[in-house]
Amino acid sequence: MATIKDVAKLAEVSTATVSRVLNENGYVHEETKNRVAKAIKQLNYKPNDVARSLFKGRSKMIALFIPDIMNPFFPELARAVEDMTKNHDFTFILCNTDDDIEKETAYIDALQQKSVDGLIIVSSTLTPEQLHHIQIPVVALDRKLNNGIASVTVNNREGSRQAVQYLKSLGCKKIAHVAGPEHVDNANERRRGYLDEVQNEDWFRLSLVEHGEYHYDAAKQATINLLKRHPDIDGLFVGNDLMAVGALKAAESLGINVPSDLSMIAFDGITLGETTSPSLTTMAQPIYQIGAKAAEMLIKQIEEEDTLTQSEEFSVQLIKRESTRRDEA
Amino acid sequence: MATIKDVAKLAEVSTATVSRVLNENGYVHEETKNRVAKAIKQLNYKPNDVARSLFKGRSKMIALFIPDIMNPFFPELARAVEDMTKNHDFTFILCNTDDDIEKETAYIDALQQKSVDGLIIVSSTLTPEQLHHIQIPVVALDRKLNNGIASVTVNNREGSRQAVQYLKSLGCKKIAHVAGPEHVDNANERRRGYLDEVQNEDWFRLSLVEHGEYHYDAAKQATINLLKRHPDIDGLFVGNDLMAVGALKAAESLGINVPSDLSMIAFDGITLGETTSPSLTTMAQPIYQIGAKAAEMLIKQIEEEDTLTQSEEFSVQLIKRESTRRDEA
DNA sequence: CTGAAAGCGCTAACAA
DNA sequence: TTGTTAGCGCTTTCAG
Repeated sequence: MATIKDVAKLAEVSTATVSRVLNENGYVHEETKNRVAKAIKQLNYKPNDVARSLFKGRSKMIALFIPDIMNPFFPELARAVEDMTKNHDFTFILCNTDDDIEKETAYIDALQQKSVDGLIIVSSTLTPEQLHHIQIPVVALDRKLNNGIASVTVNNREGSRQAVQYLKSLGCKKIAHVAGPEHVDNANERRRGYLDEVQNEDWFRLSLVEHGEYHYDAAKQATINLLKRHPDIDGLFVGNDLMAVGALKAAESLGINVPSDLSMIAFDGITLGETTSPSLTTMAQPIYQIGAKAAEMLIKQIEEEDTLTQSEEFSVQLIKRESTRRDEA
Repeated sequence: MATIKDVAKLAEVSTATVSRVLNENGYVHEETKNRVAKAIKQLNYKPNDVARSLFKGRSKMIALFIPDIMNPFFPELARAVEDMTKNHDFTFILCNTDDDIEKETAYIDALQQKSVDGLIIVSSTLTPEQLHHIQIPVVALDRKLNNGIASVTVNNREGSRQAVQYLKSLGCKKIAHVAGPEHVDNANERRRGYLDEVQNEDWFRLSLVEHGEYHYDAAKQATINLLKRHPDIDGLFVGNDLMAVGALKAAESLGINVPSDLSMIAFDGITLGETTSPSLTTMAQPIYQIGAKAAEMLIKQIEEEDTLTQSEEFSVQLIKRESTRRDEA
């Protein structure tokens, strides 16, 4: 690996001059600039980013924390963040945390030791105390973080209301809910949205809610419980698409036809939802946009050292597919 | 951020001594060691990895190149690699390349400038020339890389033969194949395995093979073409699970029942295959093991500077599920 | 057993 | 317009 010294020697200038043409700052004579450029090309010189980072205290790296790389929602999100970071010449680091606070803390330390410039975090477990240890810009994504930390989320509660309303508009008379984990704020918001719409119905019982942990297996089991307990359920709002795949399987295993016996609507709008049979009606998040927005906000914080804590909330959108009865419209 | 100097000052020793206790090398008196340890704790000192990297020329980082983060096979693989790298105190960097040679080259440069210690690469596009630019250890995963580069793969051809044999054993009389992209070696191996088994059958035609690009949409379309062209197909070997989801959808759209009209077997063994209706019979790769093995091999190369080019080939295993007729056994 | 000092490769004052 | 130099934080000879 050629160093800046080699280039300087070959071009017969000082390393400072090479640095100047590299970074396009300071004055440098056109002619010498050419000489340096030629030397760089000739040696195929690439600046050492580590040395640069050491000096600057910054690394041009950004990390994204996700709780579960196996839930397709997060790869889609990661994709968006990665694209955006690349556009701004940052290197992207993906960290899978399993929502495990120890893994999160370990990552936070390791990354800060590497002078990573900023963090985009999807987490429900990080405590204010842990967050206090973070000395670099942070943006919360998908789930809010307690403190005054910038965040990008969607209108989970309102979106869920709309989901249930749609089920009602289809004529559903008894609507159940498979909820996400209780420690995840967006899961609670979605549950609350469901409750907003149903708690005053005379058919409503608390036993119409089961928790499915945002996992396929748990959701399948939860749905089976629900459908056995209340065989007359004709509408189901599932907390996310991944769980809905399990719910679909559950209904099938009980001989319940979706959508003719049971209309099902979910949340997220991941690609997977188009591929199931029946395909999933869902409240779609603008996944790519929220990921991109979070990256943008973070980069702005990094580059402008502008710590104003803005928060963005996007809207979800109903996508009608095959898991719900046709509406009359 | 406290530096080693701060620690040295507080402990009333030189930075060299602090470094010694940090790295547990060289002799250092028990008593001074304690003094230093106390100072470290007191200041909550964490060594700066960038400075360390600059000195050592290594960063304790490993990158994984994958072509498509949206194909669930790769997150599963990434998960394995990540776990293993973490066990060895490396930081994991995931790079999504879209099988785009320019993105790959850009990543290779960027990562080497950051003194990344090694690369695990899933790629079908990297040329020997590009590979020549890589100055650090590399392990090829899932797909071989032309040169004498270590690799971890599975027995694609033999596994595919077994898949087709299984279809035959079920009584299938006309077996088609939805193949992966032509530029991907494992897709070709799988196609070859299929051909090994069918090319001497009197019913065989080349038109029983369609390409599905390892994508849901393309595979769905390919399957529709196939089934329209040859309505008497009663067995289908699909190049991977993701495509099989599309194939399932295609069959459904034509009113063809799987498995009673058509037995379908796929390849990969991703979790998604358990969740479809019907669930997928498939030749399962030991995904976690191959990812872990690749990481292990890479780390060994890095730490022992042991460039011997070994290659590992794992075996796939038939998992019988619902997309194939019950066998008599 | 411990410290002084050089140097990893680069950038940014400060001089010239 | 260019060069000299100090220093980012750490590790490692080399002396002592």
